[in-house]
Amino acid sequence: MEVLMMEMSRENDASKQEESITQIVCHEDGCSPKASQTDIGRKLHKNADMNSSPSSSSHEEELESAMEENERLKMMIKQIQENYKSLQLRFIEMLQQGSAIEGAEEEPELVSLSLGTSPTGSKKDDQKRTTTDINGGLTLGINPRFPSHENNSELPKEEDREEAVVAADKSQVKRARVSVRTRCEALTMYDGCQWRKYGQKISKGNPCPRSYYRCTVAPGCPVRKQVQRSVDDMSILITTYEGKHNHPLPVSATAMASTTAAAASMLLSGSSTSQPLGLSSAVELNGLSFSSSLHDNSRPPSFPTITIDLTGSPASSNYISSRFTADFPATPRFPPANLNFSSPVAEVLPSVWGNDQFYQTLTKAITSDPSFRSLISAAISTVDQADQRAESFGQNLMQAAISQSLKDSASYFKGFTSSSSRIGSSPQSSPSPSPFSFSVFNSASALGSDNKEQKK
DNA sequence: CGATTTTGACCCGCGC
DNA sequence: GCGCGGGTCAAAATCG
Repeated sequence: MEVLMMEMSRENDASKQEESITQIVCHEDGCSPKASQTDIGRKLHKNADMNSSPSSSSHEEELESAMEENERLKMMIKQIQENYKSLQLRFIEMLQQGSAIEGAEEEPELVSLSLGTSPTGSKKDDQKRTTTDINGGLTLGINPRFPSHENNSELPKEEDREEAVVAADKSQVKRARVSVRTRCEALTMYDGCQWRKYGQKISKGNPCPRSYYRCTVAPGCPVRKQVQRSVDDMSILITTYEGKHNHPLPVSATAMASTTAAAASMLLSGSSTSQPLGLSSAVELNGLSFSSSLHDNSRPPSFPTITIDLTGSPASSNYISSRFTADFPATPRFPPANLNFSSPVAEVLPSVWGNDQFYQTLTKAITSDPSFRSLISAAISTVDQADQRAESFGQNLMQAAISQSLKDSASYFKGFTSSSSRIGSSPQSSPSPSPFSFSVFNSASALGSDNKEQKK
């Protein structure tokens, strides 16, 4: 994986122009490189047809330059295609190698993003939650298979029930959570979804109450989140997600969902190996200092939890520390691990940091910086030495990265005609030029559920 | 008046 | 078995 990513970075550096072209078209066509390339081809062909019409001598020069341009673009496309094919081949090759190693070392496990509810659920739960838990396990992230019918609360399709049976049959049903720490003055941080509060509790050791929310985008959605302020720093909001959306998500929510899915995937992948993530490395990226280290939690949570820490370091207001941590129950199956990122530019980050901006930064970092990719891939490769599902984390992450890059580029080009969609419209937005000055692709949705949650 | 929040009660798992 | 703590339920209160 690392080699692959490094290779990708080299090729990315070598053809930045090509990237920008493909990204724009790719965004329109649904992220398929093949589709985008054929689209370019169609456009080029169309241009050629237009240019072939009778023209004056002055037009002939234009025609000639246009033809040259077309040739250049064709060459670019060809190169992109070759790069894409070679990368694809290498990726498949590495996947096969990885699975071969796994087969020798470990028994095959359920390859799924399912995070699993406890098979020993109570009878009451069984009765009450036929619509929410029947999926056979709470899972994190987007599930495109579910249509957005109004009868979402009905029983899931046969395939999903089969999946549930498979998951239940596996005794190693796991339950994982993705926790996001962020500095936020609001009651909850914005994540693009609609939430309804269903409970509040004072937890031990923290005077701040913990609030319980469930997703209300679709009836029967099993996704829940817990929101609680940190006992160490009241300005830090800890949001813990659990479950998988059974409905299409708003555009603004996909970043969070895909990231939590990826994080959960990595978490579960790591949970199947007895080898801890013994990472200790650091890289510099666009003013961000990314580092990884072993996580040392004195009190591990009862469920495997991965933490994305976006808070600034209390030691220095100039530093923001963004880190991935994975907390596991005190069992050998859940080795502790984390990735730790920090940056000396916290002052430019708004308190809305923790919404799409983080994911854009993360994914941008992955797509643009080889050293950061190396760090991520090192983490991934450490995990996937024993479990191929770690590959899905890498794929998810890269997919999210690519997807976000496309959105970024689309927003960037839209910005030439309109600047109203920038996050700068928010009173909490970051000041202008900074490495984190990203566009928001759906500003309207940014006024969604959180405002509702803050209204009282 | 419907949607949402609040809050006490209840359930359940876990440790002793 | 008992107590504790986390999580959920559901009726009442509140909001728009």
